[in-house]
Amino acid sequence: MKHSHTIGEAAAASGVSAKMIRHYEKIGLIEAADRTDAGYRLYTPADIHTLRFVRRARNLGFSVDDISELLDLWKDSARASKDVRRVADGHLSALRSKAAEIHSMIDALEHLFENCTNDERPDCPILKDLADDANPARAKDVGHKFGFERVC
Amino acid sequence: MKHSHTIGEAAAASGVSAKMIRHYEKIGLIEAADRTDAGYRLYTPADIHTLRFVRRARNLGFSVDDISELLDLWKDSARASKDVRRVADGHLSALRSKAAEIHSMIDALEHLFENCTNDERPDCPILKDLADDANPARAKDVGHKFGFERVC
DNA sequence: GATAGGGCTTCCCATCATTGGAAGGTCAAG
DNA sequence: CTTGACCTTCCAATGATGGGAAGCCCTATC
Repeated sequence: MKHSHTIGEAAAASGVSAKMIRHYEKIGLIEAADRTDAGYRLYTPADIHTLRFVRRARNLGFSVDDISELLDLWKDSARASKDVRRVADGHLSALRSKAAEIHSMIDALEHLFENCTNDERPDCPILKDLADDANPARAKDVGHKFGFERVC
Repeated sequence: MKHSHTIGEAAAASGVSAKMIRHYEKIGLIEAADRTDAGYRLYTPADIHTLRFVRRARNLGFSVDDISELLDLWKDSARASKDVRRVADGHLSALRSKAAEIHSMIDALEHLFENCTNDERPDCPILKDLADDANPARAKDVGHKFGFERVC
């Protein structure tokens, strides 16, 4: 084949490590590459194009399953924008949930910090709260995500 | 021992699953529990207190390593608030970075969505961008975290 | 007292994406 | 021909959790 590259070149050109390229091949995300007589994998510019697609989607946090679906849509010239939107929208929702979750943690920690004196006194409110056993009976406060209803 | 509980009771009272309690014991996060003659683990209220501490710290996203350190500080009555702050502050920084990263992804995806028509036309800009190979030479744009400098 | 059920035990495997290493084959330049 | 950089495969580990199998233990009911 013309313009074929080794896995190292494909890795450098695509931004996906050689290790991960082999991995993606093994799990079936990308097709098995052609080989030289010696068994070296060979990559065409089109393959590298695909790898760049994969890297960009990974950088956006898409799961391998998502990317597999996106690749199918990408290769299918008849695919509709709304199918892509469906995948991307699901991912966007997951990202927003994750962001909310992280902000809850940040808020809780910042709240504790406000009362933390940063001095040598051993009555740190952060530990105090984590250890707070004042009401051990309500062990099943599952509704309160971070067990912080009694804090501060 | 008085007031000893089975692992199931400890799990219900602490909010940590029995599976995870055994796991935490195996990896050394908590001490090995006493056993009955039959080999059942026994947990005192103090043990359950510790488990609640662990659960709360996990809910705040602390890693097992962080929690291990927090537990040491907790048990050491001479520990200083600033040591706890150090651990918690490191964790808070990591959370803020993670939040920023996620918001970058969300912004990038939302930006693409603005131009996505959600109709049957196959020229979806989301795929188009992921596939964009207009400038394949700059494969090492590591500085641009999401490979999005050319988008939209 | 036998039996059924549920809880307990250990051990192994799976997830998810990625990285590391070991042991060995191949290629190009010096 | 040697050296060193590259390639190959396979195996293992990460971190936190879950699932399941095989088997033991305890209690309640018949």
